[in-house]
Amino acid sequence: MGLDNHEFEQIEGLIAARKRVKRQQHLYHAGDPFEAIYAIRIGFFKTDILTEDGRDQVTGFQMAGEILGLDGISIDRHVCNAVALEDSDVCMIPFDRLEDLSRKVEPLQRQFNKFMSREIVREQSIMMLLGSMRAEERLAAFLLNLSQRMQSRGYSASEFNLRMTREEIGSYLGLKLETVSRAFSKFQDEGLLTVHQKHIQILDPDALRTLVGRAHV
Amino acid sequence: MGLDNHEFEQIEGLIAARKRVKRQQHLYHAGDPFEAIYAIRIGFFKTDILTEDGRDQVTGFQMAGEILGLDGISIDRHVCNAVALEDSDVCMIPFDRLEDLSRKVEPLQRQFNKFMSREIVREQSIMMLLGSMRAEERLAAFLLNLSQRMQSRGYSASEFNLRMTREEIGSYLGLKLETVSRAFSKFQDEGLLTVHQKHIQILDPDALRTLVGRAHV
DNA sequence: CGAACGCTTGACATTTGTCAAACGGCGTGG
DNA sequence: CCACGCCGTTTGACAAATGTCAAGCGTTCG
Repeated sequence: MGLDNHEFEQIEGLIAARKRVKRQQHLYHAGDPFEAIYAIRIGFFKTDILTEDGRDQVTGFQMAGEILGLDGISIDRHVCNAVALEDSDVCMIPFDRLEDLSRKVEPLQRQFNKFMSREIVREQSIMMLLGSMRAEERLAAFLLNLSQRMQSRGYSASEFNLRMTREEIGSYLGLKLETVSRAFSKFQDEGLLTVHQKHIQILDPDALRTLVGRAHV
Repeated sequence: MGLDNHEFEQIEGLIAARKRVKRQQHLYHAGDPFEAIYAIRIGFFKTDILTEDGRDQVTGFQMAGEILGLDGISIDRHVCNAVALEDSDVCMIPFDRLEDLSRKVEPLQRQFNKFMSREIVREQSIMMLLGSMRAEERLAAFLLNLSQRMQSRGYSASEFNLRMTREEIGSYLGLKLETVSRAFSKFQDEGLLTVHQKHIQILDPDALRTLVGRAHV
C-alpha cells in the first residue's frame, strides 16, 4: 500500500487494542458515545436497530475482516447495536487517533474513505434487495453474498454454517421467519441446496444466481 | 467552524466550479469515472440504479444543500445515475483536491467524515422503512421526511410540490405506483392531507407521525 | 388542439403474513 | 447418563396486503 516503515508502525500502534466479545454479548449499544470503530479479527456479528415503538431490524451481518461502527461518526453516538453471534475477537481503533493519523498518512486516508463509501454502496444493494426482490430472490441473494464472503476469507463457498436464526435472516431481508423457512424448504425440494438446521450446502449456485439476476423478466 | 481566513479561502477555491443541469438531464451516469462530488445549490435530483436484468430502483432524492456522489469513492466510478428532476445548479468539488485539503484542514476532514457517516445512517433508515413498514407507513414516513427537509431549507413544511412522479416515489419506497396513488387517496379521504397532482398540503402531520411511529403495535 | 403522459380507480391474482400445531436438537438438572 | 423442557424450526390453513391488468380521466406541453 505504499507505506514506509514508520507509517506502518504508526498504524500497527493504532490497532493494538483488542477486545473479546462472547456470544450474545454486545460490542456496543445504540446511544453509546462513539469512540472507536472495530475490525473483526475472529467471529461473527449482527447489527440491529430497535425503535421506541418496538420496530426491530437487523441492518447487517459482519464477519472476520470487516469493519463495525462507521455509522457512529455522524452524531458521535452509536446508532445501532452490535451483538456477537459467536465468541469473537475485535481490534478497537480509537477514532480520533485514526482521524489524526489519516491526516498524516495519505494511503490510510484513502483507504478509510473507501471503506465508508463501500458501506454506502453495500447498503444501496440492500435497498435494492428490499425494494425490488421477492422472498426467494432475497434469500438467494443473501446466500450468494454470504457464500462469496466466506470464500474470500478462505472458507468453502458451497458449504457453511449459518450463525444467525431464521428470524434474524428474516429481519434482515424484510421477511417473516416462516417465509424464510419456506424458501429454504423450496430450494431444497428443487435441489438447489441442502439444509440441516444451520448447516447449508449449496448444490447449484448458478440456479441461485439466475433467480437473483433474472427476476421480473 | 473554527476556520482561519486562509483555510476558508482554500475551501472557497475548492467549490468554485459550477455546473447547470437541465430537467431530465444526467449529472453523471453509473459507470462514469469518479472525479468529483457535487453540492446542490439549486434544484432537485434523484439517484437510481438500473441493473442488467432490468431491475430499476430510485435510491434517493436530493435537494438544495445536499451532497451527491459519495458512493463513487468506493470503486472510483459512479455506482448510480444522478438525474435532475428540475433545472438545477450544482457545485462540483474535485475529490482529489478535497482529499488533499482535508488532510490539511482538520475541521474539513471531520465534516466530510460526518457527511459520509450521515449517508450511511440515512440509508439504514430506508432499510428500516423497506424492511418493516407497510405501504401507508412508508408513504407517511416519506412525506414527513420531505416536509422536514423543506422546512429546514426555509420552505413551508405543510405545503409543497412533489418533483417526482408516483412511479419514482413507488420505486424509492419499494411499491408500485398504483399502491402509492391509493395511499394518497386514502390519506386524503381521511383528511390527513390534500393532493392535487403534485401539489401536497399536509393537514394533520401528527396523524402521519402516529402512523409511522405506532405501526405494528 | 391533440396526443402523450401521469394519475386514479376497479376487479382480480399473487405473495406474504398470521396463527396454530407439531417436531427435533440441545442443554440442563436430576 | 437419561429425561425433560426449551427454543428454533417446519408445515398447514387461512387472512391480509400488495401487485397486476385494464379502463378512463385530467393536465400539460408541443
